[in-house]
Amino acid sequence: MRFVRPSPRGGGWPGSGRRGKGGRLQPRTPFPRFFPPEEMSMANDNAKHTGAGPADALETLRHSTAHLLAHAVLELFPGTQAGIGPAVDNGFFYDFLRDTPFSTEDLSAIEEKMRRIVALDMRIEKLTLPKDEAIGLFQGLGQTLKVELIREKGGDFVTCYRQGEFVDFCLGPHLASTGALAHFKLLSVSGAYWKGDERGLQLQRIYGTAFPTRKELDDYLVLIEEARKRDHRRLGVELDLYSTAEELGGGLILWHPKGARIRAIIEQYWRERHWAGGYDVLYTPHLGREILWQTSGHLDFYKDGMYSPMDIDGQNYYLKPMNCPFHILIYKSRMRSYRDLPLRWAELGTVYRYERSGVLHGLLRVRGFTQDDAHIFCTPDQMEAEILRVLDFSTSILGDFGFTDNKIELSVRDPKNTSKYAGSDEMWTEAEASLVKALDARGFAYERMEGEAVFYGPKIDIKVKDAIGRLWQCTTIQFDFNEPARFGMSYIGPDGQGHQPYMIHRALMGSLERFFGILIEHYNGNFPLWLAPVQVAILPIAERHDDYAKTLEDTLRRAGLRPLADLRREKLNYKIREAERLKVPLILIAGDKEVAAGTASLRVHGQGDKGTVDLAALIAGVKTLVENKSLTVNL
RNA sequence: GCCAGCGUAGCUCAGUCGGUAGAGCGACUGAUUCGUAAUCAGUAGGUCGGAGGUUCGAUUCCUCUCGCUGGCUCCA
Repeated sequence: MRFVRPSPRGGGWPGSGRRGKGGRLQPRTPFPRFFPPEEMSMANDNAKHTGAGPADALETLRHSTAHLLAHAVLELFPGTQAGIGPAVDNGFFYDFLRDTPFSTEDLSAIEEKMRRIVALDMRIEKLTLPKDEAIGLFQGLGQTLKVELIREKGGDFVTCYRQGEFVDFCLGPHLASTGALAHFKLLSVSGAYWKGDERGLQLQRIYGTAFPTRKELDDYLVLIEEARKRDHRRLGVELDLYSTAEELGGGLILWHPKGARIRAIIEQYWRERHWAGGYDVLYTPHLGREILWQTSGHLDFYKDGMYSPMDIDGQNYYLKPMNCPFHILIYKSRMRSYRDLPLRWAELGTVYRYERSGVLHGLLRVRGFTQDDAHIFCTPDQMEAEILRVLDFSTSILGDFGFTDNKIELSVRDPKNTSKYAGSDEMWTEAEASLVKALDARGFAYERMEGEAVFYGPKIDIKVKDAIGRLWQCTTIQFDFNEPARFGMSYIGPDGQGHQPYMIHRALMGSLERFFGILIEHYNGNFPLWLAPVQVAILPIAERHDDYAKTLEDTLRRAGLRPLADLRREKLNYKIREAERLKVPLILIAGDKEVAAGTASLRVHGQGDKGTVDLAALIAGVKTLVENKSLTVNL
């Protein structure tokens, strides 16, 4: 059967970057799905898929490989039941019901078996059976999960695919023969619920991937290895950027001096850009009274995501999971006229959200994080210009970090079920139109996702593509038709009457923790000069050069750079090795020659020895690179 | 939260078929004063994640628990 993996929802307010653990669901394969379906020999059907457009050849290949996996498993482990086995973004999986868990060794045995079935080059046949007959067939095979699936399916006939002894209830399409499957690998085994129901049966899911050619498979495996090497949790320790601690609690981050330095630079940059961009910056507390969260609706709809209340003088106070109610209180602290609007209020607001222990992951999924949040309050007339402004602002800021290849998604409400949404039809129509207009004005390609909007308003999400082609959701721009009404927000219009303002939530980086994690992986720890916590390592060759090294350090620091002299009594090679390992962008070496000439010898990370440099020229060069937020070091 | 796996020195890991542990790197001390990715020697450092049980004896076996990893689930 064909199974469309539900796209991960982009729920929640800006910033938590809610996605699969570690964004693993997120990364799409960077390899193009290039070979056209007609070039492949298909099983005897070419059945058109229901709804979702023509079959993708790579998907068919993977789906057939999933069948191959099930075939092998059922032969190797009699009594096992097969669940579902679709193609997914980077490969495929198949779910099985079996008492004994699959081990890593089992995976290689299964792969071996799969290869043997491939070698037999079995014909893959499509069967169309009356429903009763199919049910009888799978009952006879002891495949009661399949029976359940068939029973649920409408219609009098069902399609099945057979290869040798193995039959699967499936819509197809499939390749013509198992011999066409050659380049696959089983990757992992994990738990999964039958039909995704937490209270239901727990199945074992085997993940794998498959490609048309050996090279593509190898490239993909190299990519996995590359991703593993640049894992932010590994680099976080190696570069001494941050840590977590068992006695601190899961999902809480300790920022070490170097990580904190990077964060402070980002925050400083962020504030300056916001002030220059027509925003004001706010600070609000970490907790608030129960009544506030009742008014906002969070206690009705978001309680599960909030920490338990603390009793203060007999009143319940809650840690904030979001910043918006606080910003609204500031809005409501005085009368607002249409002449005051738009108001653009930004805050680096630290929020706390309860996340189930199993989903926590390094910096990417945490329980305490700081959102680069903002709320824009405007009149209906201003909405379109504001959206465009936010869109430009977002792409400009992401661009400064080197994210220039973005994927944009427009999430709108489900037209078939408009009753579950807050706000009037008119508001939805207007808001959506302003989002579309802004996207069109900039010629941005985007994907329209019907029914993906959260209940309180439509939104635009921006996913950035990192250096190895993975997508990460960062920016979200969301209309909110809910809270202004709940809080009774208003402004006095030119007509002297009160009107409800439009409210737009937006986060650009999402959460600083998560964004930092993404940056570490994107740069592979090689932070560009403007972000590098230590920009220049200064290495004296012998003790008699220490004073000169300290002078160099002092000069650079006073020039606004971030230098660090290494005065340990180690050999030069040792100190170079360490500075390179720590990915310090620039290394200055000072020995007798340099002391005499008042210069230094420059080494650039990843580029090696650059020879003697003039100090003033170096400082000027570094400043230019910092100014331009250059991603490379040309000195 | 659920399924599976893993927790041994700061880090990476070895080891004990039950008799309380070892390496490399790092740290520290000393010697070396050195020219573009690891100088040499020595020292310290672990109630083997935590609690309980079985046992003469547990880091090893069992139970619970905490944390981490891969997924699932959740994400008004």
